This record gives sequence, C-alpha cells and structure tokens, in this order.
Amino acid sequence: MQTWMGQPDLDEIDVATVLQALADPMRLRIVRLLDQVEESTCTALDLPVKVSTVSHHVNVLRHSGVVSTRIEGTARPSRLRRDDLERRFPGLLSSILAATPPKA
Amino acid sequence: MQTWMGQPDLDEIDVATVLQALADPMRLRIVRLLDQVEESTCTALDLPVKVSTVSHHVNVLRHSGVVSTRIEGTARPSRLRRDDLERRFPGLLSSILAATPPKA
DNA sequence: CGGTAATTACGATGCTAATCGTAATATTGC
DNA sequence: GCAATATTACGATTAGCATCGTAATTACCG
Repeated sequence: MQTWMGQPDLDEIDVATVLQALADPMRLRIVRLLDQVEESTCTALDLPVKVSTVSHHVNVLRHSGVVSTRIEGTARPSRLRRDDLERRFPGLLSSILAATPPKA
Repeated sequence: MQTWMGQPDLDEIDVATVLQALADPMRLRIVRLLDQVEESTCTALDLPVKVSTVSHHVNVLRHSGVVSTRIEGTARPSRLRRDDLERRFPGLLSSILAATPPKA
C-alpha cells in the first residue's frame, strides 16, 4: 500500500491555479525535467536553487494538481499527473511540453 | 490598409511568456471576455479595475502574443490570436477556454 | 542508539508586478 | 479651434512571491 501526499482531486483542479503554477520559470523547468525522468525527488533534480526552494516549488506544483508525490521513507518522489491533466484540460500540458523555443 | 500595434511574430512567441501572461486572474478574465465578444477595446471591457490597468494588461497580452490590436482612430480594439496560438501551441488556448470551473 | 540524509517549516529579505491617479497624446465631431 | 473621448505614459504605492539560511522532523543504516 502506497502513501501519498495531499493533492487536489481531478474535479478540483483549477486551470487558473495550474497556469499560475506553470508561469514560474523554475517550476516550468521542474515540469520539463519530470517529463524526461518520469520521477524524481527534490535533491535529485539538478537546479540552480537551494533544495528548500525546490521543495517549495514542488509543493506549489502538487497543490495546483500538476504533480503527485509518493512518500517513500524520507524521500518524496514526484511525477507529472499526465493522465489527470489530459482528462481535465485536454491538450494543455502536452502542448506546453511539446513547445519549441522561440526562433527570435 | 489596416494599422496594427507591435506584436511578436508567430515564431517568436514563447510558451513561458504566454503562461506568465495567462497566469494573472485579471488577464485570464480579459481573455475569456475576448473569447466571447471577439473584439473589444479597453474601455468597453467590463472589469473591476481602472482603465489604465486594463490597458496595461492588454499590452502584456499583446507582447506575449496572446492578442493582436488594431489602431482605429483613438480606439485600440483587440482580439485573440486564436489561429496563431493554435498553430504555435496546438490545444493550449482552446483547452484553457474550454476549462470548466473546479467542482470543489 | 547515533549518524546521516531527505524534506519541510519558518522567518527574513529583496524584487517584481498589479493597481491607482494624474497628466499627456491623439482623434473625432461640432 | 474646441470639447469630448480613448488610450497611454509615468510615478508611487503596495502586495505577493521567489529565494535563502537555519532549524526541526523523520527515516534509514551501521
């Protein structure tokens, strides 16, 4: 039996809250990293900010409904809620992850 | 011949910038209004903030690539860049506009 | 049990941005 | 030209938040 951290149900996810969560550059970077590695903890993510800051960002992402987090000992591996988001906002996350950098 | 206000080309639109623009509640409200009325000026939008603030928000939306603005006398009617955004980030804007409010 | 590691809680700080009020600019109509 | 209207430019204020450092918590391991 797995233990999970608190997160909004599918019906509770608000698009404005999700947009606010994804608007921060560091959080968008975290989302892109999780897209590549599928699952990661705060310390395993290679980011140019302190771990306490990463923890804060991951919490924001979880409360908004973007990621879900398991409890595994002292570690808290998180992953994208791909299926949930696709069901709630079809095309939203996938278009963001597929977005190419601007040419200018 | 129409005159337009400056806006980024299709290839220059950055998804992070768009997300930052859409993250603000008032701007998201403006986007939803423009989705309904197709085109509107700052003063015609019924919003609980001063017109100078609305003007500021519309400028942010235009610089990010979300809306385009015509110059028509002293008026600056704006509309969503639906087709451009759909081409650049397929499904992004449409999923946001189609999003239902959370049940909780 | 003691040490280490992962995460979070908390307070502080500094920067960004939302909002406002006012003034300036531009255009239309009389 | 003059008045009225739409928009913007500008400065000021204020609130929110990203980040940090440190301390506290929890779990694993020898």
